Amino acid sequence: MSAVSSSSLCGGDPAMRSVVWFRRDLRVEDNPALAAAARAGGEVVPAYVWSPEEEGPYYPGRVSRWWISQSLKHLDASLRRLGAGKLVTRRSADAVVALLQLVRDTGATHVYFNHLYDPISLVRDHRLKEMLAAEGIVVQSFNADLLYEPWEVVDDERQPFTMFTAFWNRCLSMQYDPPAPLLPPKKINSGDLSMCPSEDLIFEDDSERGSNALLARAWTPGWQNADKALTAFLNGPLADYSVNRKKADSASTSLLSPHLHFGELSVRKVFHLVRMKQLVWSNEGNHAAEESCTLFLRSIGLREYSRYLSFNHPSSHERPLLAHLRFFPWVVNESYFKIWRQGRTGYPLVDAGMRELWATGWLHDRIRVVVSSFFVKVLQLPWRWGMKYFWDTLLDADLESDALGWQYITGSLPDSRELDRIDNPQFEGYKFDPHGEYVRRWIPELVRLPTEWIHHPWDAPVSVLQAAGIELGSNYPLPIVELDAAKARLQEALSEMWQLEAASRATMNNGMEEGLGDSSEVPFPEELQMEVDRATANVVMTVRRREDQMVPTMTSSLNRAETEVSADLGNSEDTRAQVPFHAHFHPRVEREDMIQNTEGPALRINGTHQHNIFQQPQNHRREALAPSVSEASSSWTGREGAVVPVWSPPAASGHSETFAADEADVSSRSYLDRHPQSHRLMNWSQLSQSL
DNA sequence: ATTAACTTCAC
DNA sequence: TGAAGTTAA
Repeated sequence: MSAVSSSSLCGGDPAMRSVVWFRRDLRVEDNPALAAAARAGGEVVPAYVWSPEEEGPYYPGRVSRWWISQSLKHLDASLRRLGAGKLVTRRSADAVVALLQLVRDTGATHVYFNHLYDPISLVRDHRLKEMLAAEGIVVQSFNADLLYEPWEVVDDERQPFTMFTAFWNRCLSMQYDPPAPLLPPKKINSGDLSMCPSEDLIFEDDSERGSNALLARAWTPGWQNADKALTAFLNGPLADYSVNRKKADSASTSLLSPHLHFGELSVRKVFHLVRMKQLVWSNEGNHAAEESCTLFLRSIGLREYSRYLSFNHPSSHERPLLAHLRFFPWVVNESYFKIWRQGRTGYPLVDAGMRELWATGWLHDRIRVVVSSFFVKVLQLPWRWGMKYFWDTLLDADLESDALGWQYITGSLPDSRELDRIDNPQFEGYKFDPHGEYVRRWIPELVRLPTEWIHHPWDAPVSVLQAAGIELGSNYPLPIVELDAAKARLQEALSEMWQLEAASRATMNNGMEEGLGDSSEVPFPEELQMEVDRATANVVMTVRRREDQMVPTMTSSLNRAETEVSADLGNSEDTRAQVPFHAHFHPRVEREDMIQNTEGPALRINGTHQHNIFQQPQNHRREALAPSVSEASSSWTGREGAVVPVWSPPAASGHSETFAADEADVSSRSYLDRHPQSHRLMNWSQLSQSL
């Protein structure tokens, strides 16, 4: 793109021109940045920068990329309808560089965008503000993603909450309501953008096209479609949410999460509409429906909390927040990992979930808990591997939400479930899938097994298995790990973890700066990494035949069964009315969304480098940035444009010491003092150490 | 009415 | 596991 200066390139020379930088706020309605630009008058240049290399290992997976591409088309059409020129798109390995260039190209004097709270965005956006300010450009950023900004929600000591329930209760009882949703601007004038260079963005390669075409049958990205989905949910499934949400293939999930992830839907709109429904139902005395609203809003609350955690603890996607978990000796076993991905663990509910995830990019919330809990507690694989796999495959992959979910499952949050409690997939199976319909849908080889045995085929009499055409260990696996063995290994691992933790604390008390080794730094398996050609800033789709991933089913030794299965998956399409959508990837479709990573260290997110990024001194303390709550209620709109979420150095924050992730010299002791419910674990460990 | 036993569900 | 809510006595 030419560096020729600007106004000439992009037409006229208006008094004022603004760039609106779209990211994960791909909507026209209730978009404060867009509204502010439109309100300011002058010309508005809507822009999108595709810079996935910035995400390091979290390069968006195939389904995520497909969603973005569709959503951008929709956004572009909407903007044009409002009178704007095209959505200007740029491709770069560095969004800040691309944006500076765009500002120069257009001669813009103002830049508007909405806040993001993932660690990379926090740093990048701060840098952007500084660089633009240095060039005399006015930058304003807004909250478009949350009910309340993370720094607004604090406890009585004005410290961030460390437990979800308390956090959410506070959100629900704030002095002021979340801002009411904004209407779309009536008119956007972009001036003449015909000469403003835009780059074609490539979100899929040839091999992905077939699978993506199937996605389009089940999902329609785009903010107006998101809005329709919301309306449909409010008028239908929401009322029964409290009853139905427990079923594995429940028809009453909202299916809004991918829309929310890309900001096609404003949570504030969702919140207000659900609240209104709730009032109506409450007045009618419909308690079940009222409760449904409470529960659904809670899941919105969890999404809020994930941003809250990420803002307050930017390493939460890669390091356990509770320090002792860093010493957990994970089982580094790629073959277990592969078996889990393929859905061949021998536990039907787990396998069904993994195959659904693979085939559709979707998984019911409950089943996410089942498969991730199995991953962490039975297989004891490093949780970040599982999280990365979710990132690569889920349609609603969301770094903040997934980090919260996996840390919760791993027992590394103050309010986590205990790590040493293994959930039994068999019991969960009868709970979430009492008739085995879900299992039979996704594991064709078990279709003929009676419900009595469907969740524990290993206990079934030989005659029953024979009648069902099942030969355990042959066409359906025996359990990969027995639960008793898992429990035993888990106890050993925990005891080892506490010993290491104690040793590390002793080392640090002796004046050493660093503690002992950190098991949270287990690298991703190579096949989960990607290859980025930095020179061209294009991701090179290294074609790797990942046969283990192509068919969500049998071992390769069983070709006969494999054929049956693919036929079955195809046929079942019209019989799956209850399943939220009907996308089936043909099992033979070849895909290589996993790409190998040989990129240099600059963008790599590993423990140390990441740490350095955040250790860079930043002048702004959260206290300095965050207005007081009372202030906020009175002058919200006037001030919001001035506030940027800037990660505050942990040392400056008195509270951070409860979370080891933020400071090198912090042990889990302080956390344990603060969170009495963990003392049980602590006492147990002391006991085991004294043996 | 008050307590104890029993069930449910966790972010 | 244990807090909260529910039922039974």
